[in-house]
Amino acid sequence: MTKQQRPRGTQDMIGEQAARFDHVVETFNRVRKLYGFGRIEVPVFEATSVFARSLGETTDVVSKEMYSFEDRGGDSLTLRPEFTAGIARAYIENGWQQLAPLKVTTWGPLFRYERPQKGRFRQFHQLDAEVIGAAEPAADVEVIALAAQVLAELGVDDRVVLQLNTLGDAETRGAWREALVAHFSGHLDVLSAESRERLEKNPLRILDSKAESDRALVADAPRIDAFMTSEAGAFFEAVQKGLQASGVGFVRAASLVRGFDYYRHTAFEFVTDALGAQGTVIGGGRYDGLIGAMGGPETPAVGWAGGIERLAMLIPDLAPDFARIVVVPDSPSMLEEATAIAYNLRRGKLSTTIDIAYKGNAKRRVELAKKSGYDAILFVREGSRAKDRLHLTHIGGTEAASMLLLKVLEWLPGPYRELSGDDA
RNA sequence: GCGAUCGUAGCUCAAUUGGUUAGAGCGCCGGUUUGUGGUACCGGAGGUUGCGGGUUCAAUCCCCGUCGAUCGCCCCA
Repeated sequence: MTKQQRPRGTQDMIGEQAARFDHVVETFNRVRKLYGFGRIEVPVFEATSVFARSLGETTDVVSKEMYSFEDRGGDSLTLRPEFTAGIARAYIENGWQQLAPLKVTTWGPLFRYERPQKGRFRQFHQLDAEVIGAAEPAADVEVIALAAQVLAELGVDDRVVLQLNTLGDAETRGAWREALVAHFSGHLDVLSAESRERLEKNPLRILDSKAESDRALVADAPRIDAFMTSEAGAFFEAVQKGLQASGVGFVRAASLVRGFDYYRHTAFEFVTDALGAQGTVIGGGRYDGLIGAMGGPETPAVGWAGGIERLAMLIPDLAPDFARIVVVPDSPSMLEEATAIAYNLRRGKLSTTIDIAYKGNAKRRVELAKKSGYDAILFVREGSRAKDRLHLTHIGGTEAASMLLLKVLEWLPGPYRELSGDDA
């Protein structure tokens, strides 16, 4: 019998790692409410065409990274490689345009058949925020500010910078793209092999080529600013002003482009140099053409996605944010009493565990409790009077510890209340 | 899809240029010490050295294949 193992690029998490993941999600959910973003739920799998058409047939994600399968009814389905396409499909299908502008968030697993490495998995998880049905630059500012505050509250804002660019409107983007193709086509001899390929599929991406040989070419490639329509220019101007007003710092990254075909106007990434080859922690932009292209009403929209694993790797060490108590019955016969006490403490919102292992003698159990990081131990012993049966201990001398002690006393059942402090 | 490095108890790692019975810490199991401010003590179980082949008198160590991990390329969060 061969040992079962998890599929490549998936992860099992517990302890510290799981706590970090959870902290990222919890922080996101707290902050998004401050910005008035609701919650949206969409399926983990969709009809394959939902992603194939929206992302662009030639993108790597569609051409070789999708987890697609045929179900028993013969339909081609795909595990979602990103959130936006599914949300756009739901918006169209359910007629949510009546709710526009819609400010929604979600988070969950995504799937891409890629070679795993640092900060990259086949099943990975993202936070996601979208504003659908708002053409105003203020919507861009809103989603970016949300991202910035999530990062700040995670304590990683000093390790991340916001790179901002515009891809212009369709007209701008088209003209710029043509100019880039012309520019790079004139220097095929120096262009790296990868970039020559990109010239066919996605010439914009040559701009962030890592190849040394491409660097000089990229440096004097035509900049989008020269092709900007006045509308597109004004839009980008307004976004930058709004960010300044929101106190969100950014740098202009003229060569920043986005991977999927549906992006227009604002493109941005929060990047870090602390994660090896995976610098992007949150990436997004405006995708005004997408919903229309998918057969829905022409609908402007802007949004972003952030890698939960990447954020979890970036955040500082987690300090425990609440005190934990363990109730230790001295013998199995004291278990019921211990259970009753623990129940009361929990009603008082105190995090309480019951030690039901009876492992080792008292000294050993104290050691184990300390090792597990409890802030207080409440022994339940044999004894005739209620107050004699309890022994509260192992609380440090800090103010928080004294508060904990008072709270414990407050939520003990009546007969125990005479307990006169701990003998620690 | 391509490249580099790695793969030894449940976990983290040892094992002198290939050499006898593959070790330690943590964890686990049993016992001792009647109870503490992150050092108790004694004993025990647990490995076909990822898997398959090859070279050799002899392989954890060298070679090939395969699977997996890590990091990078591509791409992306």
